[in-house]
Amino acid sequence: MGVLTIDDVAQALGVSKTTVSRAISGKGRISTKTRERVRQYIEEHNYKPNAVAQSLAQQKTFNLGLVCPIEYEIFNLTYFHRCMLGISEVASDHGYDMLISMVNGDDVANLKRIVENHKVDGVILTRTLVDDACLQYLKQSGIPFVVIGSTPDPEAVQVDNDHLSACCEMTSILIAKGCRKLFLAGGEKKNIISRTRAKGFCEAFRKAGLPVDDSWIYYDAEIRGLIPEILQRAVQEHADGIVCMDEKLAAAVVSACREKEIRIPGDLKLASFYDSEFLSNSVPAVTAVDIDDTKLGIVAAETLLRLIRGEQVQNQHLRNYQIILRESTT
Amino acid sequence: MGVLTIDDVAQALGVSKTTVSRAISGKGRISTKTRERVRQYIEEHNYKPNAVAQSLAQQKTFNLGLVCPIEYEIFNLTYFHRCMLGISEVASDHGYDMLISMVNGDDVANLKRIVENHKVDGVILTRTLVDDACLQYLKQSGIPFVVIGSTPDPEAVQVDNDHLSACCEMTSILIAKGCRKLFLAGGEKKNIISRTRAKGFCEAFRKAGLPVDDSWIYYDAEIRGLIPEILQRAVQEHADGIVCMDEKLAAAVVSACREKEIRIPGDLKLASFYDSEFLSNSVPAVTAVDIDDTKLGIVAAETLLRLIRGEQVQNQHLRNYQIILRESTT
DNA sequence: TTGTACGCGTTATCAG
DNA sequence: CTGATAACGCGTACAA
Repeated sequence: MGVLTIDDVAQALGVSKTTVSRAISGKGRISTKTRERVRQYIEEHNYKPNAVAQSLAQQKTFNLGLVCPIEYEIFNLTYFHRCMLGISEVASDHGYDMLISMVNGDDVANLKRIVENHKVDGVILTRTLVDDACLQYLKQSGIPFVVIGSTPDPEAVQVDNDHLSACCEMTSILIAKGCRKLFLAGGEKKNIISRTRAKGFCEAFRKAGLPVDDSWIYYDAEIRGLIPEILQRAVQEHADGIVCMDEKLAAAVVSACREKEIRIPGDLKLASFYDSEFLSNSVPAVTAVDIDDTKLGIVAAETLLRLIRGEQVQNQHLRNYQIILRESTT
Repeated sequence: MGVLTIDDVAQALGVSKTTVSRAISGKGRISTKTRERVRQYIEEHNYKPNAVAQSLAQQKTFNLGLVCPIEYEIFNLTYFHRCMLGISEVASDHGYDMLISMVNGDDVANLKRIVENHKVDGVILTRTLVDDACLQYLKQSGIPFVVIGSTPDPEAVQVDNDHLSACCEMTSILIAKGCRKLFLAGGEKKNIISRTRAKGFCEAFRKAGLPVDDSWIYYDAEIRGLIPEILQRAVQEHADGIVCMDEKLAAAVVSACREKEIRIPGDLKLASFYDSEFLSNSVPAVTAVDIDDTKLGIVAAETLLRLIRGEQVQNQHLRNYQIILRESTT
């Protein structure tokens, strides 16, 4: 390879590689003159330190691991992509790169590999499950890691948006508009976030001094194809509205209502998590919670880097969401 | 760190680290007995070679770079995710990992970093633009790389699905059903794939001995919000159908038609690229081209690995798509 | 302020 | 078949 090494630079300049190293890192005393000379040379000849060698010498990889569940579907992906964007920004700023580990359900083999092979200095998990295999593994591995999402596990450093409040707030808005009976079309039950939102849903009723029933909450609405069932019951029992945990569910509700000639918001109000063009362009436009996922990624990456440096960190509970009112809840 | 090194293993077993290295890699002559002894020890004590040290010694990173455009939107993401999945599979099988580089438009700084810092052995590009900055950079950098998509550049190794045929075929189906005037709602003009599809669109007419007009092709339909305009013209000029380059456009057509009370497929037929649940669950269900992106990723990764090994490779022109006929073209 | 020498954990070379 | 020893490219005590 015709690539320059620090030795080449040192020889060309007639100094030792220590000097070159110092000129680059800024560490240690060095005269301004030599520093400039070195800087100029490496600039002109486009010398770049070999990251691998740096890694070996410093016992750091300058890589952050990012776990990407392969079962992520269309909507989760925009969430993931935005997180990734935030993480990438912060990582770049600190000379770090992102290594992706795709995990399939409970099979953490892929994650295990990058950790055991010392290919990353820390890991970010973008979701949390009940009995999360990745989480379990990361804990016992001893590597620094941060989860985006919540988990009852006190050992895990968590960065989360306050989904409980978000769902509570959105539900409260419907209640304030006169709704008394609402159904919650939920995501997967094994996903902690689904349960958190369900708690928020219930809390809204409690705060308003109104009754709620567990039977109003439907988990796994998507994979189990529950929307038709929920709608049917909504009609029978004269429910006032439906809260969906993601856009796909909301889209299903909208199109099912169209078929059954249920008017939104006339007969049924509708609100959903996770704002997107789909909800805003939908007919009718759907009220939704908008969350700044990039911010989540940024905070998670910053926290992880701090953790890697051995600094003390705390769980971060953000509240960076806003509810966008649209026609569906008029 | 209490992590085992090859030296620890060697000492514990009373052999040299060379022997241990050989037992692991399988290279060089070694007695079956000692090999087993070593294998067993590292198994029991869970020794894993330090990937960074291996990298330094072998002048390889065992990382593949994957470029992810930050402007990827909801639908591109599922494409990207599936490519990633295929790449990941192949990479894992060869002891490789994926490093993600997020690039913003023409700013290749992020890509440049991972290449110049020697953090990857090769790069995969998941789309091609006209005057693609990433492509330009990769070419001049000298690093092995593969693009998924087409480019007129003969120096770039390309793995592509045959979008020309796909679009031609889909258009031909509409023509066979009696359509004579179709509009093409296209993606971004700077995207080579958009132009390729447009060519396929025209070819279908040519093959059928029918006239086509350039004015039937609308690029940048999404960012320029052209759907209403296209629909209006379709009504005025009694067009027979619309071909969309992605689901988002198709969704826009469907909902706009509903508002304007244009019946699909009665008044207007509709076909779209890039099958998904959105098109199959849509009312009416939309005819679409389904592409196996994972396969694309697999082939791209295999090709890149071959390139890295210094083997001769060829452009791969896959034909792994199928057209799924649905109600919208009945 | 600068340079020497060694360590980081492996693989590869070349003797034995 | 096995074992010293030298790379790989860089950081860093320690010495000058």
